[in-house]
Amino acid sequence: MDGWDLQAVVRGCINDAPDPIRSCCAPLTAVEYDPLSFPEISETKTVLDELEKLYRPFYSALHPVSAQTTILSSSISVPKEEEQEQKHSTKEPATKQRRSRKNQLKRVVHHVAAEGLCSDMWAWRKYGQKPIKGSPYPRSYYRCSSSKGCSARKQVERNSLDPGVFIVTYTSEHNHSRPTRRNSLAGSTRSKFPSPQKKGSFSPSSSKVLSPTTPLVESIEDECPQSANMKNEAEQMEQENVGDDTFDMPDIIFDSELFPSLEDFNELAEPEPGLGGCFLDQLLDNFPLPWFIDNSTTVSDGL
DNA sequence: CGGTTTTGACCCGCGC
DNA sequence: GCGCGGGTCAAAACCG
Repeated sequence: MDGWDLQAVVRGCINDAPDPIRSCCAPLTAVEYDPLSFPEISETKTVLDELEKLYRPFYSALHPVSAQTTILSSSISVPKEEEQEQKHSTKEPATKQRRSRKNQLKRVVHHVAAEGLCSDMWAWRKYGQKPIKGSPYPRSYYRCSSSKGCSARKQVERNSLDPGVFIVTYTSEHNHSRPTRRNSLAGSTRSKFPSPQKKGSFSPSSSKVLSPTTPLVESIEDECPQSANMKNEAEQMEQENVGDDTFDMPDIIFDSELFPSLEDFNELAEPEPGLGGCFLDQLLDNFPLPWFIDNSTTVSDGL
């Protein structure tokens, strides 16, 4: 899926984004492989109603925007000297190179809910966190970890006025293609579920000393831009009393490579005579639910 | 071992 | 010129 490109998102937001929702969904809607076409199918295929119900709980993770309108708005910071930035970054000495002046950088700002924090599909490595004056929430700084030379950066902070909304600022662009595996799941040993003893984990018993500026949610990291959906999963698990210490966020969750394609659904949506209401069974036979979670309890909960 | 996060220190632009 | 605040570095710790 080479269509997954932050640049596409950036350009979409900057150049032709009359519809902020649509533009921010670009990575998801522009690709050929679009699992979110399901609702369309279900409009005409009543047999798919149950399928839609099956999918609904996972729409947010797959497509937080269309699913729950979690991207409340999208604003654009006009790039002032984006081309200069590239020259700047390649010629300056290391000591100056690292100080990218904010006025010189192309910045694209997105306001997203927690569920949408993972939607860019890039691999990000956190390199800093700072308390921000006037905001009770710290700002986290991420750089692209897919490629050493990649200058793409991302800042995530919680909206002080609306803690449910995160302000994600993308700076600079990726100079490489999108990683094959999803960022939050690929190559990261810590972006998965934090262990209880790990500092900065979700554990309420964490002994971490909170600074005066530390919010109740200790940091953006706890909402985990790379695993916000994981936290939601965790909370859901907790509510359902199915979570335990052995829980390990399955790598296969929302793995687009395993997710059935639209073609697959079209094929299944036209069952041969006699199949009738067995569509769902056939679907599950063909795609035995690896694409969201290996836990039938959760599936039934979504129905 | 190679990846990550955490966090204090440092650097530097900007406003006064 | 100075101080503040934001952005980044880098060492340490963590994790599988």
